[in-house]
Amino acid sequence: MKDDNKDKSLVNDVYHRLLTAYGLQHWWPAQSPFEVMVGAVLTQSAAWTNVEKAIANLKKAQALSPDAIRKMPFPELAELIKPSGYYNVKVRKLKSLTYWLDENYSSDIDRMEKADTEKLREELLAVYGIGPETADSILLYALGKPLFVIDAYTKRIFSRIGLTNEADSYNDYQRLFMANLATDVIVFNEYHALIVKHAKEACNKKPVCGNCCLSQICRYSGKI
DNA sequence: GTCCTGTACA
DNA sequence: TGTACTGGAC
Repeated sequence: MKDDNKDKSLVNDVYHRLLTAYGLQHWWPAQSPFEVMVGAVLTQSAAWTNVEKAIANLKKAQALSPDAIRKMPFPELAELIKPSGYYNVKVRKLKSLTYWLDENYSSDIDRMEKADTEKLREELLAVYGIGPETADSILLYALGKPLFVIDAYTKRIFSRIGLTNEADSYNDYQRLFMANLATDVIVFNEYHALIVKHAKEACNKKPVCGNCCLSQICRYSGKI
């Protein structure tokens, strides 16, 4: 029998430990919701420092708008986003996103933001190149919708703690967080960002458990 | 499971 | 020289 209270206590405990260790992360660094959407696509399997270069290129070319990306020739757009890697598939992804935005919301983010969250999520998942993580990142970080973002780091950290199995599905993980946290956009925002921070600082692929703020509650640390 | 790809850092 | 990077399509 699963102990739901224990899950709830641990999910909240981990958040406070990470927050104490690393402080507020203030994601997502961007000047507009559309910039967040573009970043969410470009950062797929790419280091954020490389995404920043691609976004800087787009800004310099006055191309960081739905219309500009939709209308720009494929090779030209590929050249601009090249630093973020996988540039041919990512051009297709950005094009698909902007065509969807144009056809359904006249490229108007405010109009998009007013739509029902579940409906938006379904629509985004149907767009080429947008899977659950990218969809939830866009909904949370661009539009402020209360969805918890799951990524490879979340799976790594929480399966090591012993709260989950790494093979559990995206929806399983999302349910764990959304069922055990108050529905709070700020907390969802910071928690995911802190998970990314922790995966870089300590819970690497080869973990550094010596100076880990979660070692007291993590099975992997060997202390429990 | 494999492919897509430039960049940084050990 | 190898490895990892805030995944998703097929």
